[in-house]
Amino acid sequence: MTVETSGAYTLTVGEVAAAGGVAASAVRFYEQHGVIHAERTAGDQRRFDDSAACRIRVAKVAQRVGLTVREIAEIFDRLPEQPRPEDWGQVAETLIREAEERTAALRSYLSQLRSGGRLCEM
Amino acid sequence: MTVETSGAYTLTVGEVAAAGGVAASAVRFYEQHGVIHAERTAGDQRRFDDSAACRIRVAKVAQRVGLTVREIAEIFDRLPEQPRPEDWGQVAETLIREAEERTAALRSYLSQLRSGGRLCEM
DNA sequence: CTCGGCCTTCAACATTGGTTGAAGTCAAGC
DNA sequence: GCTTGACTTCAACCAATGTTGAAGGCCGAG
Repeated sequence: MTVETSGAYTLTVGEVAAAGGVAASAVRFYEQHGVIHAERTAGDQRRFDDSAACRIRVAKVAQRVGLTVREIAEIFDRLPEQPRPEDWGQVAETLIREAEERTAALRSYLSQLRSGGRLCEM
Repeated sequence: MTVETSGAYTLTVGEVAAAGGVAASAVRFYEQHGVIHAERTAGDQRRFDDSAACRIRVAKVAQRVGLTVREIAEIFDRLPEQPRPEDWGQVAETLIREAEERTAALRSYLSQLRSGGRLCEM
């Protein structure tokens, strides 16, 4: 019987945009692409829950390590309806693992070139 | 008085494309954007040196960790005219450092969220 | 010297990740 | 209940990263 702040779809596009540090157009874009989810009011306006701004901030950082919006949305999609902290922990681990694998590929390729005697033409 | 294989601009677009594992159009694109450099024949055809295919392969892997073509070109541009192995080592370190910084930013942001008690809405 | 294959440029198209503007609708305060 | 600011959709546009196709030019083998 508490005031249910979590899971409540109360935030407008503008509020999420401000909280997420992006433009309102970007919030709509992320919703269209499944990074965040919204319910609609009777008047067809989007309402987001608290996770939206956070998801957007995570997405922005994840994009910097080369993940696409589609990939990020897919990772978020693995969350259950009522995610528990450990579900989010899984998401975090997946993102970091992906970033590390890509860095490892880069490192591996570069060191392979160097051990070949020269990096590129030398 | 040796046969000068390094630094010789002898390879065509098609040869570099095959060696780099990309399409010819991509080779021209990378040249336009400064990732690789070409001389021109009297008939205005591009001729590349041995480094071209290698630069392209490195660029492809670097793109996977979120670096843009522009950023990659800028890193390659720091190479002197006649790069020595250690100059390429610098490039490799720069690329890896950049990838690691981005991964660290991701990791830092995620752990900060988690230590805040919850990741996103929880 | 000619032929065929690879090269040239240029413009159009595709995809990703958005932004901007027009035209109209919703909702909250007065 | 009206006004005003924030919301809606839609289409156009942007930049990055290429691909594709047309129209034509270069070059090396015979």
